[in-house]
Amino acid sequence: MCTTEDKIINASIVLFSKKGYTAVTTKEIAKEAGVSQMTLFRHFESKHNLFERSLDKFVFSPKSKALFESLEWDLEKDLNKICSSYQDVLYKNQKIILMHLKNEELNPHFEAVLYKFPNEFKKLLSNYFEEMRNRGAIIENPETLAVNFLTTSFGLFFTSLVMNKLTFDTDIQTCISNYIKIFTKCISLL
Amino acid sequence: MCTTEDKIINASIVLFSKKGYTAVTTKEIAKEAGVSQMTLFRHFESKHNLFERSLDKFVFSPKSKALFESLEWDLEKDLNKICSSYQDVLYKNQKIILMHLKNEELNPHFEAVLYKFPNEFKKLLSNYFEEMRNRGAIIENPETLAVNFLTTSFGLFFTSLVMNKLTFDTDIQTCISNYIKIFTKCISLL
DNA sequence: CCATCATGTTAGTTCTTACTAACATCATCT
DNA sequence: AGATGATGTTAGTAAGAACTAACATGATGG
Repeated sequence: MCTTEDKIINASIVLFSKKGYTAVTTKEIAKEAGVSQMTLFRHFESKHNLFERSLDKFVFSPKSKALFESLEWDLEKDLNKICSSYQDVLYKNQKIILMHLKNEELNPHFEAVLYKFPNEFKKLLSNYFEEMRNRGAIIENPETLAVNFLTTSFGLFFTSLVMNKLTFDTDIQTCISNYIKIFTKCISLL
Repeated sequence: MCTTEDKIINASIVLFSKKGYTAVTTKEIAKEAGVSQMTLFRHFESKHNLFERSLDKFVFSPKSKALFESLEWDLEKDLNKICSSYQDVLYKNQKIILMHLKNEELNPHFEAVLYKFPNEFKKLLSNYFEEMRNRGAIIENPETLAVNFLTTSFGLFFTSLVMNKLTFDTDIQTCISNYIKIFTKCISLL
């Protein structure tokens, strides 16, 4: 299957994101990974080092350039693509995001990574809306639209993540497509 | 000013929400409160007890009934009112929300409180949209609209809370009014 | 002025946790 | 078969945290 280091890193991601750095013990991580505590220290020297290595391994970055090039200048289709991609990035980094939220001392390197996504997507979307405005498809301010769109996407993602489906019975996929349908109609009509 | 117990509870709210339960020490809380550690224990017996009492004291509940009765059946005005009220509840409970996010073992009593707001507002808004649909002001599904509206509100709130204004230069108030303007035009046109 | 009460101080107990050292085991490669 | 290397085991250290006990201080109120 996978190496000892991988097993340990995987276990630590699971636990750190569930409980936060301080609340997790190395003993616990070792047990979750199915190795002895000693093995953990032999591979990673310290708990903090393990934490850093976990981060490095698990930050997932999107290929926004490829995404942008695949757009077809059809509002609903494109927004669906962009939103899916954004949700995907958020989803793939959810453990990292949770870890971030649960830790007091924030790793600067890590913060930068975390803020990269929203900003990248904002630039991408602003450009897209700008172009769409030039084509006469919409008339609203591109940046306003972009921020609105991304914040809602983030809200949807985060609601489902934090509330763990306890709030609102509508599932997230339905929410997203509803949202995009309305948003599209809306901005092309304005 | 305020009693010793208040000072301690205030300090603990600040610290628990910043770092999470495990990562905060009673020594730290005492220092932040400007009292001795002994005084803390004399008043609250244990760290966990202090935590529970902090929760009890700081959960702020909205008066949604009064809110609903104050509505004027003017879409933009009403949505602004509802959104402000929602943001206000979220804002006033932000420390609690952060505390919740940072703690592994979730207090069930507390969880219930946390999920109450979104659900309460969802019911309120659904009813509102339902009535607006009956009046012919909108045609979309009330529940869909409600979920959309609340998720975006939550997204806005949470973005500004977590990202701490590092993402997106647009400030949250502008975002909100932009959003409501667009949303209003949108659903009354559809 | 004296009793009371809240607080501070200091020292200490117990427990947990990060982390280490030394030795044991066991599979793999030569 | 024997050497090597990765892992387990056990015991232990050092630091920090929750929490306690005993005594000191200092303000308040009758």
